[in-house]
Amino acid sequence: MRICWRKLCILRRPTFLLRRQPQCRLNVLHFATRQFPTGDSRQARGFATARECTGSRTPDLFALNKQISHLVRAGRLGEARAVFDTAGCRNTVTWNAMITGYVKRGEMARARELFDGMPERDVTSWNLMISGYVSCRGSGFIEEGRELFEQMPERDCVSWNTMISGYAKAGRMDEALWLFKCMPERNVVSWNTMVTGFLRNGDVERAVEFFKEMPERDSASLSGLVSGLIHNNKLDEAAKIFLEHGNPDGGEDIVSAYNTLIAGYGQRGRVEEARYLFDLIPFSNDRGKGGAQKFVRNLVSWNTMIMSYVKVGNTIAARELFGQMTERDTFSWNTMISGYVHMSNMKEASKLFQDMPNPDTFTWNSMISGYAETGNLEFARDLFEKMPRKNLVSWNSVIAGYEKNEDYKGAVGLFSQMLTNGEKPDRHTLSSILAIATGLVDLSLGLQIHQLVTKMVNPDVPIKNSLITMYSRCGAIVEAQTIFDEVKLQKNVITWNAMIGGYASHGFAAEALELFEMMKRLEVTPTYITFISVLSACAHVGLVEEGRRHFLSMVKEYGIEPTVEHFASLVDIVGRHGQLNEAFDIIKDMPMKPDKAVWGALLGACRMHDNVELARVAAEALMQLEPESSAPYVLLYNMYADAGRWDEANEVRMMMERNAIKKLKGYSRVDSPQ
DNA sequence: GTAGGGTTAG
Repeated sequence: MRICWRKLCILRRPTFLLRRQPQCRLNVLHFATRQFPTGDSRQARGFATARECTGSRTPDLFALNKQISHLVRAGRLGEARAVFDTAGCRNTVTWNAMITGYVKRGEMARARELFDGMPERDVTSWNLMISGYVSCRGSGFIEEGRELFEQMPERDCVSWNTMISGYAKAGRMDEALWLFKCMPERNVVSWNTMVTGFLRNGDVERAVEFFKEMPERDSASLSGLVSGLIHNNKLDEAAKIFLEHGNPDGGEDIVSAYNTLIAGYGQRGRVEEARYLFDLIPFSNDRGKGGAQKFVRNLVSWNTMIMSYVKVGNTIAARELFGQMTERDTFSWNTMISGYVHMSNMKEASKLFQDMPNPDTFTWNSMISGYAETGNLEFARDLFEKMPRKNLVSWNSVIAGYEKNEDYKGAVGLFSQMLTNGEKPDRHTLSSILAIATGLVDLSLGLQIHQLVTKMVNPDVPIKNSLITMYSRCGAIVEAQTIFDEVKLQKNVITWNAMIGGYASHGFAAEALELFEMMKRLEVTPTYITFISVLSACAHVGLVEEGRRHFLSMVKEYGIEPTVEHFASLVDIVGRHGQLNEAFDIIKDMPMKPDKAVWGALLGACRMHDNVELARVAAEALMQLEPESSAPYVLLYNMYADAGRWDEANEVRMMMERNAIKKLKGYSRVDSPQ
């Protein structure tokens, strides 16, 4: 009975397996010779081999080996070992199968133990061991691999190639090249290994040179070259060589090289080139239904092309392709949905979401983040509650949504729920919550997050930057300084900006300016944000000339266009110094409309230097910009009052009443003029 | 047992 069942399996297997993997044919033959000891001499020989191991009972060595390989592939090494240990009989394949398991796991000591205990080894046993040693991380075992390579009784092409690839992976291309030259016979894989080895180690010239010298190429040669070149940022060169060489072995494998290129162009926003390649993917020779030619483009080709359109925000073209697809997988749907989400087109996104057959966690998260980003937090939260399986991204998306929409309560609430649920926050979570602590000026929340950051394995620079900002916003400038010092050599512009800004906003102008100089000495290029802090520091301590100089150097040396904030600081600097007319001239010459900060700076300066006339101009401008604000009225009123100009003071008061300006607490002098 | 191969969420 058992044999009959097997027979059926054998008969059925080749039809779908042979097409993909030519070596399956060999497996099947092997199988057949072992299991059917009737018929021709070839089969009889197979049976004889099996008998040698077993004695009288017919063993099922093939089944045993198959079982071990299966368990090994499933990662169930313990079970595999149990089967191996209790097996009544083993052949070399059995041992090799078991060794494979340990090699794949990197447990080389165990593998070696088995290998040393083998009654007989074949080339595969040796190759397995070498491959294990050579692919171990850290390349510490490459010497062990080499030792076995030297010891083995006979080497085949695979032995040489494995050793070469080991050296290539360890970055030792000289040794790889030496072996390559020494080997008695080279095959395509040997050449491919060298080409990809050079590319892996950044030697593009030699890779291309080797590729051109190859006696024969297959699709793997081209795929390897293309992906390696793209990794070395040689996209156009990759495309050029690829298009020159066509399809070396004529198989469908070449599609993946097309896909790599399409992705390369797509990711760089070069959608026309991506589309050109997409349209170029050849027809296959076999015919589909009705003799029509069949596209070799596979699902990934379509998905990658749609992705390219999505990347540049062209949802129309993406949707057109999406509509043309005869078969879609979750990637297709998710890419299209994320396209709409990125364009904030939640209407279309939700339509697709409803039509999608089996939305996965990616899909749900896309929708959630889309709603969260567009401010529709109810929808986001609703989906979040409804989704079948949440992951960290789901939590983070909603929390980030709350944060962006300044619903701090919602964010903190969900965050604590997250902690109660035993979820482990990551840098995304923590940076959202840090932004909230900063926004709320909530030092105790910030301290909690700092604790969590400390527990992280490898907190990155952005999170440290957020900590600096949080602490300085909360007034804990010493703590900010501590983090700043901790970042050491990894400081980026944002780190510097955060600390300089912290100093500047707390009136530590000297420290801010000192840090600014240090930053320039270390050749960190300041940004417009740096200059906002620097200028405000200068304004604080009345460094007129220095302020002017920084403003000029910002424009001339760094080519930064001053924003309205920079102008406000400049007006502040010049005005505080008493150069009110110059301050007014600056305002008049500004390339953009002055805002309330600019006029406010002038008004403050006028108050400081008792220039009522100009104060009136500034105050009136402010009244226009902020019709509800009582501040300019109050200030102007006080100035007139202080100067004893009561007519004008009362006029301001009447103006205020006429415009129905509500008086703010703290400006009570308007109520009792005399 | 050796070479290459793409796409989605914060």
